[in-house]
Amino acid sequence: MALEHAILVSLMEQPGSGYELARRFDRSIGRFWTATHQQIYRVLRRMEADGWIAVELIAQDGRPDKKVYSAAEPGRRALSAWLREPVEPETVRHELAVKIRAAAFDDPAALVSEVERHREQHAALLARYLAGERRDFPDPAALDAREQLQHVVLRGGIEYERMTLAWLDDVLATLHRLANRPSNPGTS
Amino acid sequence: MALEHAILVSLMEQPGSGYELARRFDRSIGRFWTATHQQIYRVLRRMEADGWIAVELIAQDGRPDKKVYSAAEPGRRALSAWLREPVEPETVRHELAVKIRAAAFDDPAALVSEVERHREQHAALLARYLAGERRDFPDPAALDAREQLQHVVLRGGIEYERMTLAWLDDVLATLHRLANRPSNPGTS
DNA sequence: CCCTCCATGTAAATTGTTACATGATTCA
DNA sequence: TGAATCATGTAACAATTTACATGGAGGG
Repeated sequence: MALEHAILVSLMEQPGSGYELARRFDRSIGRFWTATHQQIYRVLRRMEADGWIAVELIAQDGRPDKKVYSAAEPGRRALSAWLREPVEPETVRHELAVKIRAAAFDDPAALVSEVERHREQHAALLARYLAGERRDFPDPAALDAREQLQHVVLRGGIEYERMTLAWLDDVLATLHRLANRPSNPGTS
Repeated sequence: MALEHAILVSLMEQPGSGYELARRFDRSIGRFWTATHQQIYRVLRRMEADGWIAVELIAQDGRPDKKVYSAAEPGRRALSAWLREPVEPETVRHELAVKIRAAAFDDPAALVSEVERHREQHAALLARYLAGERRDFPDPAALDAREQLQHVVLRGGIEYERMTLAWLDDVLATLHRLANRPSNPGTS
């Protein structure tokens, strides 16, 4: 499990409430680890019980109270130990690929609009990443260690999106080829 | 949920037992959808109850009986309907990226061997994909619809591995740069 | 007045993982 | 004899998702 560790990293970069963490997981961290607020609240309580994080209750005017969490020493040690453990291989879940293979038993043309939709989403994400890179890392030579590591993770996201866009174009070309000369029963 | 659909696709490509499906999920399908045999047995029973698939009990000499499943008409219709539904975005889980960001609060050099291990695994996987491509798709001009779709999914896997290898080299270069001139407290 | 944001949670259902269990066959 | 493969499962647990619930603030 790594949700604990993802939360710890986020809290070490910047303390915050469960709600704020949930929003970070929608943005930057969500690029490589997703979590809903329900998961986050539950894990935060466990982490607090284990002494990994400390809480500070902050009363706000007009707003509900806020529990601001920050990484405690046992949490830092746990993170350090986890860093030295080997990671198990990522379990992949690529639904679109399943659909592409399923299209062989149906009309491949029915997938075109879906693939185009994905293509647009990935293009938009790439644009966001590139904008974020220009904003946060304008001068790559002047970055400290933390920023350099954040930057290399972002570059991974950028290259992933570029690769995916190129592949989706390949998929679209294949689907169009199949639609033009169907060697399948069904159409026409 | 798409495990049902991944199983359906596999059964339409070729009927088989739960055990055989589990092995396919270890190999080809596992590239974009993983599942253990326990999950597969559970889902197969549900799919059979729903009439999506048909079973044929096959007695074998020396071996336990085999339940060979094949896609039934309601299953085909369900697959066809699913194909036309939009897919929800993939939930990403990239533990190594979490570790890279965590390394900012620890010794970045401690990650080098782990990243190198990942690099080797991805290099080996790429080699397997390329070998599979040469074996299964030696003449791309002579493929039927099903093979063309399988091939484009495989190309996606190949490009993903190439991209990942290049990125891991980038990560290693970054880690080495940080180890040589550490702007972090801790080392020396 | 309705919607979104802030902020936290409970409950239920589904999915996924890990461990255990059985029993025959084949290969070294 | 011991390990791996074939073949199917149960049980317990952990993780994730989805739905529901509350309640004030601020904007249109």
